[in-house]
Amino acid sequence: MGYTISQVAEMTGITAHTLRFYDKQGLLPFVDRNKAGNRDFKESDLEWLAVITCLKKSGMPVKKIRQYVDWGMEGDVTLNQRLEVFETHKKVVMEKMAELDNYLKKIDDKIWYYKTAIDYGTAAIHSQTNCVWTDDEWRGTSFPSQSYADRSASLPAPT
Amino acid sequence: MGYTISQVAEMTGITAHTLRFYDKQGLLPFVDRNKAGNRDFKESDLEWLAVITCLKKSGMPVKKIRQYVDWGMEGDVTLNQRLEVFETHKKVVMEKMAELDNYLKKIDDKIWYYKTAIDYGTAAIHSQTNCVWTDDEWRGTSFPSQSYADRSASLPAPT
DNA sequence: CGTTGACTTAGAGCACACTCTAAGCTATAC
DNA sequence: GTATAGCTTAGAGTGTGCTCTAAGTCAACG
Repeated sequence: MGYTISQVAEMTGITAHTLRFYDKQGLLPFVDRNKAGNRDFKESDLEWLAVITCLKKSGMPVKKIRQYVDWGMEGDVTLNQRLEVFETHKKVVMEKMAELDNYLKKIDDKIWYYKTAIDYGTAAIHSQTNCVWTDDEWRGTSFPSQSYADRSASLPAPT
Repeated sequence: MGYTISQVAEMTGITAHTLRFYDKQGLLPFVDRNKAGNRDFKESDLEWLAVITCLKKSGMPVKKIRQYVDWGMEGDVTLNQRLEVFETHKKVVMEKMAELDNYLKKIDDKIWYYKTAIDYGTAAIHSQTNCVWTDDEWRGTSFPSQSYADRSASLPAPT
């Protein structure tokens, strides 16, 4: 006797609806059933679910996770494929973090922009600001341009 | 004469379809039309679009961006609201990055797991591994548990 | 003056990830 | 033996963000 679907829902914060959806998508082929046909989650199933949750929450689509789980069901012959899944996904996550970090800088620039505008009472103080994005910036791959904050010195004193 | 929609698409990597979709959603109320009724993007419109792209790519939903744009159209009276948009969004992005960083550690653990399993020829070497997630881990808010890598020493030597 | 190409619109369709409903089964409690 | 609670299923519906189609307008070129 392991856990029922609602106990797992309670433990994980994943709704029973979503757990059944994941099962239907082939993400939980390892979960057994009891005599009544109800799902019976073992401890080892929870470990699988933890890995699935990690991949899911870090942005891997359901279909790719399914591929990984399928490989897991095949046993040791797929160890290399599964390693590659994580090595590839690591790169994806790191790139996503780098991109977010770049946007964070832009957000800080805008915070500076609005704080100074509020000081002066109008955004017109920034009217000559000529903030043109590079090709890389539009595509989120790199943000080499001067920040708003660097231009702070060029503003006149508030009245 | 500014830029046509396809010139902007070319410059930004955002398709003309998507630009029209954004316009329909109220994200581009500042874009004027020429005599023929075609959109005519000015430099200042591109700056708006850069800000919208930053918010979009860092995870803000279209509806929230629309609220921000609406406030922008109202002028200086909404400077404080717009500052708050960016300050709130900054927190959201930082939390997302912290969560990704935690999942990255889990991914590294799994890379270690598969690398050692490949060394030994079987994942059975990790069979006694008892990796139970805490409540926080399931919810992605904190990852305080011991990593797989810490347990490296407890493995027997490969045969 | 007709063809071409780039634009316009409304609205349909799609992909993804849930989220929920309806109908039904089963084990236990009274 | 029947009420209740908790599970089961298939499948419909929702929200988000595009993505595309169809039908049409318009300006310039030859």
